[in-house]
Amino acid sequence: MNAPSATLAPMPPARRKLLDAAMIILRKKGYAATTVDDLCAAAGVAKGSFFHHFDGKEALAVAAAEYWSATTGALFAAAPYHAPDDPLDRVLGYIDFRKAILMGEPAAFSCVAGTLLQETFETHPAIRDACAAAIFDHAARLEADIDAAIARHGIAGGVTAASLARHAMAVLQGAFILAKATGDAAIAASSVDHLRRYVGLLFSRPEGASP
Amino acid sequence: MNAPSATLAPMPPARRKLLDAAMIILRKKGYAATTVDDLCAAAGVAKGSFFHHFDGKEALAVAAAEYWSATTGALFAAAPYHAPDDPLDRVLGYIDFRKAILMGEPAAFSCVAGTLLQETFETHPAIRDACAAAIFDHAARLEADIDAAIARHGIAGGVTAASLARHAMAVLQGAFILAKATGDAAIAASSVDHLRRYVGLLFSRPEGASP
DNA sequence: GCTTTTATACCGACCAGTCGGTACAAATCT
DNA sequence: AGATTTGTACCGACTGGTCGGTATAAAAGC
Repeated sequence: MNAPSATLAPMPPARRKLLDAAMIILRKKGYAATTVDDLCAAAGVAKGSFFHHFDGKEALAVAAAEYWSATTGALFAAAPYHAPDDPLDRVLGYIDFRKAILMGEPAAFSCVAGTLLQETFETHPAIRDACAAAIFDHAARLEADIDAAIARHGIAGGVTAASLARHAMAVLQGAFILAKATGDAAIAASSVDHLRRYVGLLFSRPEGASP
Repeated sequence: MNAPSATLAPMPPARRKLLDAAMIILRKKGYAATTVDDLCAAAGVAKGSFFHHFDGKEALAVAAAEYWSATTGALFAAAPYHAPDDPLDRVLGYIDFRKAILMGEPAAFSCVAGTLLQETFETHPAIRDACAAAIFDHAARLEADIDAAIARHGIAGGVTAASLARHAMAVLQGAFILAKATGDAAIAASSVDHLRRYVGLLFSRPEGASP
């Protein structure tokens, strides 16, 4: 049926199981090396079901990117960092939250969209676009808080909210790559620390905690 | 013969042609989607030659990572940013140089090692290790200049040279991913700008030019 | 009882790797 | 010097297996 499903809509169990399996396997093996049989086996679903729910492997990847966007969107929406009144504290809270969820194996905390992008950006435009949307939609939500923080506090060097939000995405994506290189979440956390320090310096609030 | 060849040693023409082809094709299609026939066709070489020079596809990828490390090492060693006497100017010059070479298609300026890493970090340890070595060897050369800059100028917030050098690698890798998402080098350049601003702020030399 | 979902068998294309062989140059042996 | 062996680079048809996708029928759910 291939529903677009930008939101976390209810869906048939086989479809959800396949998407949940894709979240894990795609990050472990990438797109090309992931076989349809892999996904079916991990989901505990028959191959016929796969092609009933998805037009093909590429369609599954597109749906996986949208599913990733929806599930992470829900995770971040429910996170506690939205509470502070000062938007700058929300931005710093976001960064702290990103650091806090860097735990376990890289395959567990890295980004499905970023992983897919690397492999498919030239060969599978539909997947690329879905992944790009996932990343930039996420950036846009951060951008809103950065924008408000600039309005309240000002910022150094003519930095724009959009640019800084995208830079944050870049730092995170790059941190995932370093973590994959070493197998260790700590190196990713270190880059997130640098990002936090940078934001603090831009807003002339170095290091110190807030409310 | 599968020589390790950390340096840019002379090698049989077929081997070099295959490695040069790999630099392009691996960045375009990734590891799994690149076929041996693809590489042979692009290199203008017969399949038998491929397996004469490499034990298999995985061995080619390892050799490609080492070749990438050697060729980029030579490129950066020959770059003009080493001239300044002040190590901080060399560090900033390095960042400017990284920005200057962001031109054309993402497949042309992105990193072979980072691309391979994403796909192979869990499934092909030999490739992962070769890519990690390429990235961290590169970081180590930057780290030397950062270390000297800290010795001369001091740095804010107890930042270490090793950590900052690795953060620079993360920013660059992440910038490549954003560029792949949009197909545009400009978004990558923007992240490199942020990195430069961050380093300037850390060394209390915001924006201004130097010598 | 009819639609939706699942299970299994199967197909054709493709792909990593093999194998037998040629070309040629540098040693080695008369 | 000439013949012979050895080692290396290179070639391309072939193969065994894999993978995306299809066909079809049973089972489940309404």
